[in-house]
Amino acid sequence: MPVQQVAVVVEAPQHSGLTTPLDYLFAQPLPGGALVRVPLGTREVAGIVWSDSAELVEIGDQRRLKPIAAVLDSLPPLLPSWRRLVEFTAGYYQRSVGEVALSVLPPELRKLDDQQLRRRIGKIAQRIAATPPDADASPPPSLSAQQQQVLDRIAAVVADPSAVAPTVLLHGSTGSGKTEVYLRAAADALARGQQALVLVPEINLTPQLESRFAERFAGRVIVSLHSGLTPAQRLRNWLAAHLGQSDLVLGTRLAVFASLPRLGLIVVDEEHDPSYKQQEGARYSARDLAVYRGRLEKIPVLLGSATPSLESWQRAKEGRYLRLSMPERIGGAALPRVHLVDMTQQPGRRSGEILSPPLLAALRQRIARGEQSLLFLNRRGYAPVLQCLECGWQSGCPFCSAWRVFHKLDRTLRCHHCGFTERVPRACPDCGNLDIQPIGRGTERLEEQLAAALAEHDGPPARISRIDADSTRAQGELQSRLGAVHGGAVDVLIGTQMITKGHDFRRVTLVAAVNPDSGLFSSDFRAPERLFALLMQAAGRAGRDAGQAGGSEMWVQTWHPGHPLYAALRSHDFEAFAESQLAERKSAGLPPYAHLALLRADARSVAAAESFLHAAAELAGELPEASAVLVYPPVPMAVARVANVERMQMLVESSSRAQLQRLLTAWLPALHQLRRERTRADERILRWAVDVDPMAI
DNA sequence: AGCACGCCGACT
DNA sequence: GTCGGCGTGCTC
Repeated sequence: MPVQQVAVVVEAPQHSGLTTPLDYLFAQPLPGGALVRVPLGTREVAGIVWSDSAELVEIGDQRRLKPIAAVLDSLPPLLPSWRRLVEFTAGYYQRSVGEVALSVLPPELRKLDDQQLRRRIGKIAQRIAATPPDADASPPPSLSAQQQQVLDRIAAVVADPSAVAPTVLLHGSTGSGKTEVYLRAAADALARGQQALVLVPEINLTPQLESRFAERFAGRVIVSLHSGLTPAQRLRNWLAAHLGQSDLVLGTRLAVFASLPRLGLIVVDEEHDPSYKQQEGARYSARDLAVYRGRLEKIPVLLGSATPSLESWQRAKEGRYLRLSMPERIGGAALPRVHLVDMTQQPGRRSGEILSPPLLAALRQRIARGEQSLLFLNRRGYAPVLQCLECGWQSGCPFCSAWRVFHKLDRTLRCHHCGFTERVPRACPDCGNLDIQPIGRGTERLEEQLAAALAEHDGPPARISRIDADSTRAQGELQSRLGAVHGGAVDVLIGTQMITKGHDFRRVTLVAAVNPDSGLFSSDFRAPERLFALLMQAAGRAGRDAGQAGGSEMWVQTWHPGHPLYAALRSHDFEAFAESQLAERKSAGLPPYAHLALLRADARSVAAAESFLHAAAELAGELPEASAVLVYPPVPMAVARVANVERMQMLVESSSRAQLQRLLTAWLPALHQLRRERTRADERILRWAVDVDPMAI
C-alpha cells in the first residue's frame, strides 16, 4: 500500500542539530499547517506539518521512517502566511523552524489530545454565542483636525489598489490622541470584515487598553495575548483568534505570532520600546516582525510613538515608511514646560540630599494646590551599594560582578542580577567597623527623604506612594496603587520606569526626573536614545488634562545642564535630537547605518569563553561569506559575571544586512561543531547564542 | 534538550 | 556478581 511521506517540524532546541523538517509516514495526505504528534527518539513530541503537498512513497522506499502518532484535526491548519512568518523568523534570527513554530504556540496546545482540544474549541463557540450581540457602544469622540488628516491619509493609501500596503510611522506627541487613531483604524479594519492586532510593550498596559477597546467595540470579541495569562486563558484566547472568532487581539510581543485568518491591520504602540525585543531563545524584534508580517499579508502596519526609534525614523526619511505627524496635544493643551535644575549649584548634595530646594518648593506648591506630582528615579531599593567608611569594603555580590543593593525596608542586601539576598551585616564583614554607609540613591531612600522634607512644614501631611518592582510584587498591588493615584488619594507618586509608560494620570501637573544623567555617558550607543524617549514619555505624564496643562512642568535634576540632549528635551524637539543622533550613528558606523549581530558565550571561566569566541572568529575568517563582514575582538559584557558564569561577547558588523545573514548562516553549523569539541576538551562552554540586531552592545 | 547506551566503582 | 555514576551521541 502506498503511504504518504510528510515533512514535520518538531520542537527541538537549536542545540539538537535538528534544523530541517523530519520525514514521517501517514496513510492519507495531510494539509500543511496541521498539528500532529510524532515519535522522536523514545519520546513523543508535538509537531507541525510543514510540507504543503505530501509525496507518495513506495513500500520499499520507506527507509526507516516512523509513522505519525496522532493528528489533531479538530484544529484548523495554521495558514501558509503564518508558516512563512515563522520561517522568516527562524532564518533571520538563526534558530530552527521547529523551535520557533512550537515556542510561539500556546504551551497548552502541545499537551492536549484531539478530543480535549475538540472540547475546548466547542466551549469557545458557546461562549461567543452567549455574548450579547450589541451592548451600547460608547459614541466615539469627535476627531481633532490632525487626527482626521492622519486617518484620511491612511484610508487613502489603504484604498489605493496600485499602492503597496503602507507601513505608517505615526509620530504623535504624548497626549495628541494616538490611541484614538488606533481605535479608528481598527474600526475600519473591522468594518471591512477583518481582524486587527494591537501590540503594546508591557503586560501592565494591556488592561487599560483592553478596557478602552472594549468600551468602543462593545459586542465585538476582544482577546488579549501575553505571558501573564494562565495556560488555559492563553489557549482560549489564541484559539478565538485562530478560529477567526475574535475581531481584536491585544497583546505583548509574543502576540505578533497570533494566528489570525482575517488579519487586516497591525498596530505597534510605542514602537521604540526596547521590550519588543525578545531577550532569549529566538531573539526576535516583534516590531520588525510586525512590519514584515504586514508586507507578507499586504496589510497596513501602524507604528506609533512620540519618540520613534532611530531605525524607524530613518526608514521614514528614506520613504520606506509613510510618516504622519500629530504635533499638537488634544484640546490645544500645552506640553509641559521643562525646568533644568543645575545640581552643581545646589547646596546639600554632598550630604546625600536627593531633591534640590527648588524642586522641593515646587512639590510643596503642588501639594498645597491639591495637584499631583510624579517623581521618577530609575533605581529601586534604598541605595545601590553599601560602603564601610573605615576599610572601604563595598557590598559586592559574591556571584556576580555587580553591587548588591541595600533594601532598607527589609534590611537586606540584594543582587538584582542573580537574586542572592542576605541580611544587612551589623558591622563591616572585612574589618568589623560599625560605620557602614549607603552610597547613592534609590526609590526607597527618595521616599524616606521626601517624607521627612515634607513633614518639616505645617499643613496636612502629604500622601506619598511608591511604585516599583518591590512595592508591587504582591498580586493586584500595582492596580490598587495606580487606582489610588487615579482616585486622587496620592499627592506624590515615586517610581521607576514602570510609572513612565502609558498610564493616563489626569491630575498630574509636575513630573520630575530625579537623577537621569547616567544615560548621557553610558557606553551603550542606544543609551541617549533611550533616555530621551524615557524623559519625553515621563514629561507626557504631566498635564494630560487640558484644563491643567497650562501650568504643567517637567523638572530634570542634572549635573550637565548644558548637554544637547536636555536642550532638545526643553524644546520638545524630537526631530533635532534624532538628526543629531543619526549623524553620530552615521559617523560611528552604527545602526541604522550598519547591521549588527552579537555572538555571546557563557562559561565558567573568562578564558574558556574568550577562547571559544577567538576560535569562532578564526572559523569565520575562513569562510568566503565573511568578506564584507567585520568581526570585532571579544569583550566582557557590561555585567561580566552573573551567578558565577562569565559572559563574553563578540560584535559582528556589516553594512549589508544580507551579507551579515549569509555569514551567520554559514557560520553557525561550525559553531555547533566547535562547542562539541570544546566540551570534550573540558573547557566547559556552557552556552553560546547569536543575537541579531541586538538592543545593547 | 531529553533520553538511552555504555563502561567503571560500592553494595545486597 | 548488579545498581547506578554521568560522559557521549542521536533523534526522521
